[in-house]
Amino acid sequence: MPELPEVETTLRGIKPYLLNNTIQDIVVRNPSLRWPVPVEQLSLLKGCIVSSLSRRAKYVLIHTQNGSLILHLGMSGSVRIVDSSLEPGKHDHVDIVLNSGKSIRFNDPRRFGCLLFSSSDPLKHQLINHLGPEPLSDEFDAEYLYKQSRNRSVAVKNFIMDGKVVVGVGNIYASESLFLSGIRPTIAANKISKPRYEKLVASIKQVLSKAIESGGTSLRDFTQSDGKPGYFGQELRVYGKEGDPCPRCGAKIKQIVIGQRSSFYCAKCQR
DNA sequence: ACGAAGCCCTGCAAGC
DNA sequence: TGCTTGCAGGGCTTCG
Repeated sequence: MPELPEVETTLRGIKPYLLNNTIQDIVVRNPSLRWPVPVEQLSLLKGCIVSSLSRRAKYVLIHTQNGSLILHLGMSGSVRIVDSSLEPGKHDHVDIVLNSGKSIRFNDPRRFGCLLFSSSDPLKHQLINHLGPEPLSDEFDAEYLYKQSRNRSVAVKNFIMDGKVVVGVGNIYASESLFLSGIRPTIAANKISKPRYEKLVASIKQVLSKAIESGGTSLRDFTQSDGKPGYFGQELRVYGKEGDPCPRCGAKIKQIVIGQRSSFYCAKCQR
């Protein structure tokens, strides 16, 4: 379940191995991901040097002169750095083989992830071009969020998880951010005042940046076989804590379903 | 235009 | 112990 911090950490982890290195081959063992892997197009990248890497929302973008790779980890995807000779395991669907003898190995049991190709600017790709601002950018502020919310009657939790509003706020961090800002997840987005959106924006930024920090430490070594996402080890206050005492007031954390996703909150602290 | 629901997929946990 | 069932979730797609 990689959320934005895990994706950012993944990007940082693979960067040293990819940047300025040559792609020798891209081996696709199973093209049936969220969308079919375009094997033919990917072969255009053979022999290309990776000129830069970036991230947009939860997409990792790998740029070369001949085009870019667009990688999404879905909810069960992960990558590792391996010796290219290492025998692939179950669900190791794609290898980006490098001249260095190393490979970036993509594993995704549930195959909700994707690997796509873009011959021009990947930010113009149709999966990406309509997305809202990055949560950690200056563009994402209370003024913006308040304005966006005025004609939206959806629950605020769904609202902040809407990629057209803001990207990278997944189910876990949505619950956490709302807890930090004292806002009940079920409240309609258009019923929330601007001062409360100030708090919410600050909480989202805080939760995500802290997670990136801790992800950076727990995921430092991408050559380890158990490069598990880091958020398990970090301090979640309400997510998955149904029945536990609220860390602020001690009341029992509640679990409800909003928009077919489980949500956690404190009925006393969050109004 | 918006909002709600459906769908893809596998691993794991719970129930029998 | 071994089956079946249900649940989890990102985000696009479809339906109302």
